Amino acid sequence: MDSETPRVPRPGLPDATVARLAIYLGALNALHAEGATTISSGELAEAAGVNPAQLRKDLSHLGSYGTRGVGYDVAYLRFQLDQHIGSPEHWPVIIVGVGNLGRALVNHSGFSSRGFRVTALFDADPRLVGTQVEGHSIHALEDLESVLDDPAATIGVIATPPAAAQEVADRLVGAGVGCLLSFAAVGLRLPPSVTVRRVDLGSELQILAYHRQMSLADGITALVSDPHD
Amino acid sequence: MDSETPRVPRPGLPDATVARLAIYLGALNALHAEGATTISSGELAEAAGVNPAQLRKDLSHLGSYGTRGVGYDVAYLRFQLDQHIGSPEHWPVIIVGVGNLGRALVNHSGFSSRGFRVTALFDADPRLVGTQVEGHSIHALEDLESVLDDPAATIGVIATPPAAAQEVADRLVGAGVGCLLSFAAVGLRLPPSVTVRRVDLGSELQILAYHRQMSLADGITALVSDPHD
DNA sequence: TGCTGTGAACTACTTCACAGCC
DNA sequence: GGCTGTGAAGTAGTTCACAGCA
Repeated sequence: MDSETPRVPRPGLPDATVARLAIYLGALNALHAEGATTISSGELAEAAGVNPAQLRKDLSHLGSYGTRGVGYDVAYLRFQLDQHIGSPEHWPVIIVGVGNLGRALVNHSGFSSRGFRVTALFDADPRLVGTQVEGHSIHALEDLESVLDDPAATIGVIATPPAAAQEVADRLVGAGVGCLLSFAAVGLRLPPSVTVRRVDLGSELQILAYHRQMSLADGITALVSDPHD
Repeated sequence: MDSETPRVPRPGLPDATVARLAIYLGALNALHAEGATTISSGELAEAAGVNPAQLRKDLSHLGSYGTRGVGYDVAYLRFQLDQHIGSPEHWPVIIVGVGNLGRALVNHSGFSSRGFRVTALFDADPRLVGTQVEGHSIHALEDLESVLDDPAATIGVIATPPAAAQEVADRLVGAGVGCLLSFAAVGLRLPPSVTVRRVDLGSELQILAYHRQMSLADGITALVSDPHD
């Protein structure tokens, strides 16, 4: 039976491309605000911090929206990216865990500048429930189902301590949320239909420390080893 | 002259492996705290949310620290990962930009649980300079050089608005910091000797929205199309 | 027997290099 | 001439599958 199911030829775009398209869109928004009307792959690639060939390949997955010899029309490309990547205004964001991180996310400029709107906050601490943060009232996690409008289109952000993350994730998925962003440094066990991304800030630092360690060691090696090789 | 320099056979571990080793280390720390003494690749892989073969391959880059037929000794593996990945206690962390996000990072549990210590805060707002957040005093960016102890081993975290990010990055690099974690959604132009990682929270949401959009569309397609294929 | 360690096969992603169009 | 769009080549990363050892 599994000889009949190996073909899932990837419904859409490569993962890595989607991640970068989101960055291009951000860069285009900034350029548009500055009044730019046309941009070449080289310029946009530089603004986004990628290789120009990569950018053109990424955009070519969507269609041909550029003009050879000229470049891309900023407003038009922006519109097309919006179309392909999904319009954020339709995706309500809820945040579970109103600690320091949760509070920081509530009015994070990167969310609102992209068009996402935080619609509800949740916390396990009964002393917080009923209070407000930046105009959003905090709900108890038990009230999840009654507060959510359209669970299937909701993005759930998990900003709880790691120990609570699995339980929170289970509850969110149970309520129909299919899309999670977790800041907890634990692997979540969830059905494959759920889309999860994990941002682990401690790991980010550790990766930086490793890379830096390597380049410092390289520098020392270079100084110590014979200069003629 | 570039026919002589194409071989840089990657001094150490694959990037993707380093990223996961940091996650394994986190999981091992948790397991150790729970009193586990031995663990198999399958169990640790599940805790970290990866495939067991992947985990074994990752660890095999470091050496043979497991026992066939048994698994890995938790304490010993933890020690070895620490050795290879770099001990965080030697890497002071400074945060530039003490807005909501900066404040959240100051005492983020994921930093301290991994052994990283925030040693200084900086902000451009003169009204904040001189005040304290969680026991750390806020410095002016101009005082960077005099405040930093060992710039070459310092990790700089950029939690400023996007518009200020490039300038802050330039200043940090000018002071000798070679390791940056940026939360600003812009591509930073920096010399290649500097190690940068970018965490773009807006893009993370956008990626989630895209994937979810695809699976919802798939679901609808499945409902609409003939059930017998 | 059971689990690690690892070559080999596979898949995904990136970069090159150039044809095609403005 | 200049810049896009894209096959083809190259590289990195993942998974398989099994040999080897406790």
